[in-house]
Amino acid sequence: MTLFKELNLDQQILRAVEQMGFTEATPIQEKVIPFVKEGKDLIGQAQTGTGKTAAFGIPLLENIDTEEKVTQGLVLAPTRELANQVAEELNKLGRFKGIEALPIYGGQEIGRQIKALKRRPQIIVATPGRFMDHMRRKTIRPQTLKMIVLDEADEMLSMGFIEDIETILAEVPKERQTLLFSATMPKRLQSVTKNFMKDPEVVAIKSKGLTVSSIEQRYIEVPEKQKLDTLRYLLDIDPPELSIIFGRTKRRVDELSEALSQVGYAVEGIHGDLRQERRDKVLRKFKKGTINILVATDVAARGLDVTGVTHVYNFDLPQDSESYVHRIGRTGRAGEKGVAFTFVTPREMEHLKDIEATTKSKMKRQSLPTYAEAMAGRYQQAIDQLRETVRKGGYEDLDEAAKGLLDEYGAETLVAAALKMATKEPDDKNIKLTEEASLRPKKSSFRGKSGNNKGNKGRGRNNKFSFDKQGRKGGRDRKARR
DNA sequence: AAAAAAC
Repeated sequence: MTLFKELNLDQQILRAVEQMGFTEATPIQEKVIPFVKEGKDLIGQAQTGTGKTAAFGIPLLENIDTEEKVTQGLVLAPTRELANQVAEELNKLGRFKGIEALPIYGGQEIGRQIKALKRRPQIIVATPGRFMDHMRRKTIRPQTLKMIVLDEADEMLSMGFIEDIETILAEVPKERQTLLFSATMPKRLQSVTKNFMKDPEVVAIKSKGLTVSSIEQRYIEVPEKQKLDTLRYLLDIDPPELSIIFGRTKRRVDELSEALSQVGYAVEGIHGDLRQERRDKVLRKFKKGTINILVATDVAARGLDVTGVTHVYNFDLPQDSESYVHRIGRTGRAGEKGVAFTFVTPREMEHLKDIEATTKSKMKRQSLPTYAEAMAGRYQQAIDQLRETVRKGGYEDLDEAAKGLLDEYGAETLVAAALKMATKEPDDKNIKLTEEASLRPKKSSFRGKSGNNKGNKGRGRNNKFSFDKQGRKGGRDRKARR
């Protein structure tokens, strides 16, 4: 165990770190900080929730020359939310050194961004698309950059940003420091490290599997039609303080959040089709605890750092094991405990086994929660609520009414009725989700007259002309491979 | 096949 005090940090940075409440460095911070301070290129292979941002952020800030009024550092991130979050943390860490980290991403008014860029922030945290846009407009001059960080590089790869990243890397000075962080190291990423990094140090934080042990992983085999009830039962039996529910499509997220809010849960949905303002607002409400349930597509799976998420629900099984790892990694952060439930339809059981195999972890099977258990949970919540109300006091003006009611009904009846009143509505509302979100196409799905289905039967996964990770066929890239 | 990301 290493203390930040022992890491030879700049006084101003150390002060910020301590003010943020950190005294001990996490394993990845302990290893990464010295290398980066020396100016070395580095590949960091670490799972989420390990303190990665500070691991590259602290030395990045240290290496910034505040005398020079130019942009010196660039962090590229896969999603807008992540860019925002990283910038926020860098601003906190760099506060006393007087460093500004500016988030730059799409969906924001470009004029305002250009104005902000004129302040010459020392660090830019960007999503690739908008950064490229600024490069073309010459509102960002990549020539002044000295340090580049590729955060969640495997995600940027699987989202198809890899060519953008290569374009950007080709534009920045050769004399620079490049850091790459990634949970996994697919081949295509290795070629980036080979072409654009100089003799990088590799720092891997060892762990048995890809998942964090503080997360309890369970799965429930549940038919598509019973998913919504099952979810509601789970939420009532073991109410989460803060939870994220992942759905497979944007439409699905809309429907699910609508359905849950109709039956009284404090919930909002978030996905990429919402306007950026809306996305930011929902996230703020979730972080503040105004809502305790966030229904999301995989937009929220990556890097999103909200402390105190106690439960993650995979309402729909994730597409691949990487998505699974990222999703459940939203809980159990910073060593806290978390539970991840995964819903699996009977026909998806095989896919679940694949995920277990790749992540080298075992999910515990759990049987379907029952209506009776859910009701017991709802009553328990009502009891807690009543206790809390008694504890808080401030109901003296009801004394007279209380006396009258007592004469009329007697104590037991009244308390029971009060509890009943505070109990969440039972399932009288008939809410349904229109979309089925099973991974394999439905048998009945009408595919036109190609008749290909027959010919493909039984081959599936073993087909050697399969797609690569990005889902592209070989040779169809815009640029030829080098 | 879906999601994310630039206008």
